[in-house]
Amino acid sequence: MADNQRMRISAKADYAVRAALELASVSDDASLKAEAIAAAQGIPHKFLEGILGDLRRGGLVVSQRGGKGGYRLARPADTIAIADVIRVADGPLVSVRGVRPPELSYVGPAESLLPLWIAVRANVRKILGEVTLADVATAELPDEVQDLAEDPEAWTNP
Amino acid sequence: MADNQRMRISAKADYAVRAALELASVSDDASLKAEAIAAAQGIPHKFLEGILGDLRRGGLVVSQRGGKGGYRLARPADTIAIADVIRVADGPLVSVRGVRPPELSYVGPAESLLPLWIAVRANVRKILGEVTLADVATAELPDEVQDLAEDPEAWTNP
DNA sequence: ATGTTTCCCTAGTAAATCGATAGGAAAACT
DNA sequence: AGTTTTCCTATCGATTTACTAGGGAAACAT
Repeated sequence: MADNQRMRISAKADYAVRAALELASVSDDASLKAEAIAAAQGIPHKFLEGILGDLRRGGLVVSQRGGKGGYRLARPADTIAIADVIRVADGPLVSVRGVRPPELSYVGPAESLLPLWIAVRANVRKILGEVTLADVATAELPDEVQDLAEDPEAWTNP
Repeated sequence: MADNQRMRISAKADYAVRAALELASVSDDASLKAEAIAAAQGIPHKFLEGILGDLRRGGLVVSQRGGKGGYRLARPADTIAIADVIRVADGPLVSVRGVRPPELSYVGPAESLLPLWIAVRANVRKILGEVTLADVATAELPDEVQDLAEDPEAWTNP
């Protein structure tokens, strides 16, 4: 026991963000074909098609069919947060036992668990909600995020 | 699509923390039976037994069989972090696509994703690693966590 | 000793989720 | 027409999740 992983970013969310970053890295009116994104990021092509469909239905990208078709971002890359992409591809950022924190109810000594989960969620949101596709694509993360990532202890395993 | 949840606390992790909190709420040398914890927190009894076994193998609780048996914490409640309990019951706190962040490799405009995941992980660790069973059981969360949880916006859904 | 209580261990299981793949229909362009 | 590319539905095997079942092994009481 104790070898699976909680609080994980799924392959789907990871792929979605990477696809969006490819789109963010080309000039504004240009578009990329699914196949090109798949090749650039090493993502299974048909799987990626489904993900791009989610992003389109979520209003983050627009698509065009045919010979010079493809996908492009629906808004400027500096107005799309990483959290937006993850939520559209994969649902709520944080949940406990399948439900979002505000729906939980705890009794006895566990009563303060709810504010704790809320705090964790707020903290995750704070990062993923303020970092945009443009930030990551240009490798210019906000200072506070940079600082967190530069702490060597953050890279050690447990 | 887009209705499952990423970065979720599993039922098992949630139950494990709640069970540990029940143990934290009784006097130091007293012990609780699995059945009593199950009843107090509304956790399926046999399922909880397995979880308590994990906590024991992880060195967080000690057990005693027989008539006046039960479980108690192996260390004082203010020396056990919530992160300890989750990791013992459920494995690493944060992972991306099944692997821990330092093992990932990204190319092109996705290169800065790695420091971003690291920053998220560091942030989650910071909270769950500093809040102890004693803090939650006595409803006295550290100030910074309290502050995060008090922001009304933290309670709104997306 | 005997019986009761409680933890401990292994196995199983139904349902959901994950990470894909397959096959083709519907647009857009040449 | 013919080509390209998106779009849609369906399926799939493997794993994980959240449990349940059944009994063995200590500890204690009588």
